[in-house]
Amino acid sequence: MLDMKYLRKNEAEAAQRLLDRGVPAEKLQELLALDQERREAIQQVENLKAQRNAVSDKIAYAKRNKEDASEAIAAMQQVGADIKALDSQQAILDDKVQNLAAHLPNLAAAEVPVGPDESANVEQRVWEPVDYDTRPHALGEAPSWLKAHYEIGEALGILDFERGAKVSGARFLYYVGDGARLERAVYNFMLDEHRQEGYTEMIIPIVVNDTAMFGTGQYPKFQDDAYRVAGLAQTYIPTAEVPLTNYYAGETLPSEDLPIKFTALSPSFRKEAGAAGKDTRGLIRLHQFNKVEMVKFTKPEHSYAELESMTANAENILQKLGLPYHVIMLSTGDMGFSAAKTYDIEVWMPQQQVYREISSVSNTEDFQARRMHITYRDDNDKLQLVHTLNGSGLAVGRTVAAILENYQNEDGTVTIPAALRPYMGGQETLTATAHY
RNA sequence: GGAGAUAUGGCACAAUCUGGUACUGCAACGGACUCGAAAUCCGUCGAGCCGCAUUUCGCGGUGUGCGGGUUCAAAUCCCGCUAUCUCCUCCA
Repeated sequence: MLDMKYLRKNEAEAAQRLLDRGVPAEKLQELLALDQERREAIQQVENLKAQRNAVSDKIAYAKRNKEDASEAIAAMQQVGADIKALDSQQAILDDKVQNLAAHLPNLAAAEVPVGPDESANVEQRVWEPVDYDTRPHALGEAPSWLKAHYEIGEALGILDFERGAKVSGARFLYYVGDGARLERAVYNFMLDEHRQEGYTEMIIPIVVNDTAMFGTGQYPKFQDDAYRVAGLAQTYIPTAEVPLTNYYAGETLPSEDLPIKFTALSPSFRKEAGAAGKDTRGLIRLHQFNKVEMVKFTKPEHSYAELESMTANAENILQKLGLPYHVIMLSTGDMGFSAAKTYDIEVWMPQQQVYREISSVSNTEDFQARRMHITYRDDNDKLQLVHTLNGSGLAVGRTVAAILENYQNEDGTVTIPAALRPYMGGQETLTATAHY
């Protein structure tokens, strides 16, 4: 949610910044006109309420003294009716203002490149393992025997998409045997790394209520992509960001505790509405996938430094796994609804010769905190909104996909990255296992 | 799943039957006393949210778990909901 006072006082600037996020200027004009109307209505009804309160006090005083107050009571009957009518009118205006405001995306930070879509994103840096060119699939040089991760997974018998589709539907799968073990090794490794970096590990509810989905910005605008629980005001989470960030909804955090850092593994559920036909094979785009998430609550003056360090925490995973990647800053047109600034980390997928998103790290500034009312007391003891950040650290399935492609060998086996071997009982290689 | 009870400031509680300025204590804050502190005494104290005003003190509205209703007036009466506790049932 944007700050209404900022929008009122800086209409022209706000209109331009919203335009950068793809919101036409009329939306803001409409909002501010309704806001004006609402404030006038409030003044009108509050005057009547002040009058009613004063007269009610007099009535109470008269009653205590056993005096007759029927004249004042009769006079107040009309006032009471007027208040009721004006209150309901104002409730309608409140809803309209709230509804318009709730659909406006966050404003982008000053350094974010302005552009309509991903074409305006700006690459920040590229990383690859020092030994990468000793592997047979360095950037830009894919040998013909190189397979896609799903081909490797099926050949080794560790990813079963067919039975996933049979039992659940398209975009669901089973991990089998070493596949399941590899997935488990990957997320245990990630959680251990983040725990060492000071994140508190959490196990979270995977079903959340509508208030929580509103708080992080998924609702009301993006309900189509969510798995709602039939008949209930609850949703299977699209990301652990929702329960992690809402953990402190409505609370005032002790200033000395900031920043607070959480991490959690969870499944994420997405309908992928509008992605029909895209990435239909493999681990890239599923209705259910595991993700290790990071969330931070910070003071405003530290949030951008914390964004950099959270991005570094995500990059650390890829570096320790020896997976090449680059970091891009998303443009105003490519950022998510709640974000003020976002870095995407994209991992190199050698078979397709493309970078694929494996992490997205965002500072939402006070956008979510305002929706959720998460505050702290500053040095002057004044309540201030915290800043919230979230980032994937990382998408687990896509990490497995990247490992399979980047560590595959010509004989069809896959070398397990050294960092994961302790999590797999010292196992060094994935080889074909029996099918059932 | 069934039955009963509970929900009031930062905390603990009163007022609810019988509608009329939400009690008291602790904590907190300011002051007195003191070399200083403790104790004691005096004073302030409904967090948050909304609107108006703003150099400053401010004024008004809302606010007794949440949402409605009745009433001149609701913590109090009525309806619905949520959470918590106890018992029964079930269960990993």
